[in-house]
Amino acid sequence: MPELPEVEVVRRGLERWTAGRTVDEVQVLHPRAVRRHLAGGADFAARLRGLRFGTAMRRGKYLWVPLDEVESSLLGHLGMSGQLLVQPQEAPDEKHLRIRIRFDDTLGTELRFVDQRTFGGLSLHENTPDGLPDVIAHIARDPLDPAFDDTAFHLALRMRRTTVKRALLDQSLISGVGNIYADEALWRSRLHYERPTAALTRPRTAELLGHVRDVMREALDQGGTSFDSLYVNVNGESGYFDRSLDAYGREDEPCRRCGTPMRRRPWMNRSSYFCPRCQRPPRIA
DNA sequence: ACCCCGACCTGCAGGC
DNA sequence: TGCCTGCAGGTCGGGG
Repeated sequence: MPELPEVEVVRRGLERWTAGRTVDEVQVLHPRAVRRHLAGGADFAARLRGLRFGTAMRRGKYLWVPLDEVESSLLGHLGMSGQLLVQPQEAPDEKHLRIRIRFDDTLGTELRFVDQRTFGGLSLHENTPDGLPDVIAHIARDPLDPAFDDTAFHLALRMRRTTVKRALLDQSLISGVGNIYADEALWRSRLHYERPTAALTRPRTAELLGHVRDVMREALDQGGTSFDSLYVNVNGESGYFDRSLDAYGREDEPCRRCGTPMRRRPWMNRSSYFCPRCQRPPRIA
């Protein structure tokens, strides 16, 4: 799915429904779902058994559950189509169920990783000294993290020889932003996606960051963005921020500021949506 | 050291 | 009906 708001919705669900529970049986039903666990599915299952879940954490689009009494965590990424669901044990298996985690209590629910396209997955990793799974040490803090450094971000943009949307999607510069919220924040900022980052003034960066934060917080308040049943919380419910989108998916619909038909352009094997009047391209595009 | 592109998957919609 | 193409909210590795 999912960008930061959708992943945060899932994190809150994990915190509520799985914190403090101890793993009993683990079933790995598709090897690709544990491909980041280099020792393989059997090792993944054997190591996880008997460990107790702590409080789920998130950085950008990555989620992890610290495991009690070992300096390691269960790391998850939803990829494009992953779901973490807390389901009654007796609920029928989903078509794309990849991993099942049962607990040793009597609550009657289990954790399921369901993923149509298998771009996501779960894995176990040692923590760095600051409690982060070691394999995501390169992921930047996200803009809702109180420790995100706005000044360092601006200076990094000035140094880069790239364009503003590429930079927003670069998870080592700023994490949690994906194709939807990049287009939304750029529309709010009246910035064309191909504007070079090196020309951004400090106030423009500040404005852009403000819009990134606003759109993510608004989406979170509405349970995230769901166009279909692929993007759901741990109870299988969709968010409804899709009704509030101003740019993404609005090709040929009127710009909500000036009425000009919105455009879609193929961009890096995906799409960029923008208003051709409010968001003028740079001279050298 | 950057920066960019293709590869990795499955399923759906639309055109012919 | 079926085949083909294009498209989908992400990340990473390797080439330039």
